[in-house]
Amino acid sequence: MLISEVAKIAGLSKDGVRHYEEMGLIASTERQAGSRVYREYDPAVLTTIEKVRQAQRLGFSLKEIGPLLKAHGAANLTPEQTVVFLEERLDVIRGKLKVLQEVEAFIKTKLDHYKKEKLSRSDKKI
Amino acid sequence: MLISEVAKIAGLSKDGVRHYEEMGLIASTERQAGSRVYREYDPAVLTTIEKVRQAQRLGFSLKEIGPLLKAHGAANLTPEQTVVFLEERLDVIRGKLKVLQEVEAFIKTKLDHYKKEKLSRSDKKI
DNA sequence: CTTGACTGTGGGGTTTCCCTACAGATTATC
DNA sequence: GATAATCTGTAGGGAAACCCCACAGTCAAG
Repeated sequence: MLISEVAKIAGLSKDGVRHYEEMGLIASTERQAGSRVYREYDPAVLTTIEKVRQAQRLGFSLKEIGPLLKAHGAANLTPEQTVVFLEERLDVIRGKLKVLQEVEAFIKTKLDHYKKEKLSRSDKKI
Repeated sequence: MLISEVAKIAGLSKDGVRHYEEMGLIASTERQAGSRVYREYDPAVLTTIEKVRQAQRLGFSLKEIGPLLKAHGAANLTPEQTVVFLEERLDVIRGKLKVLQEVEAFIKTKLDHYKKEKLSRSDKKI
């Protein structure tokens, strides 16, 4: 399949697909098209891209995901390593959650304040 | 005060301080030093930087913060506008929270799975 | 055979800084 | 007073994960 098809199905832009390829996450073969060369992708890249997306949601950067994909293919993680690895991810995610929750609380407080302000003297500028 | 002092107190790098200045968030005056010109900062920039940090935590980009700082100084937001504005921020933050919470749940599930795996057959590779 | 949709490369932009290198200025030490 | 250590400046490249534009060849349909 050509790049547009991959992009459409994977929900990426063509630039995104090329970017993933540059990052070594997916591969393509060359297809001669006159003086031009088109990229031909195996449909399997779609599931690879899915894995990449999942890993991104877990807080990994594309750079980190490359080795991860290879490790997965090589099936060389013990359950112990997997647990450690997931726990690290959980820490990252929980750290982010904490910050956001604090910000949420902060905004709610401000909001209450301004809602009162608005009721009591709706003409004043802040 | 010179740039290093600002950087140290504000918890920014010198590059960061210069960056904030380029973005128009803070200002400095020139101080001749032989053939060189040093940046002289008013201590007030420290509180400005604090405001910037706060706004960043609320999800604003530095680019958005510039006008915001000016608006604040000019005191030209009505309580109604402030409320709308805070509610928008709250939406942004809550959207991020939601995603992270889903990821957290996902990892927890995986983790449980692998912990069981580990107990039942601790020798197998994954 | 022309038109439109597709492909490629190349280069610039975004965001929030970090890092390196080179060079003048200032301060402290001997 | 010379020298060394520490400071300052600018310039330019890099990171992350793409987006966007332009220019140009390719291919399928009408």
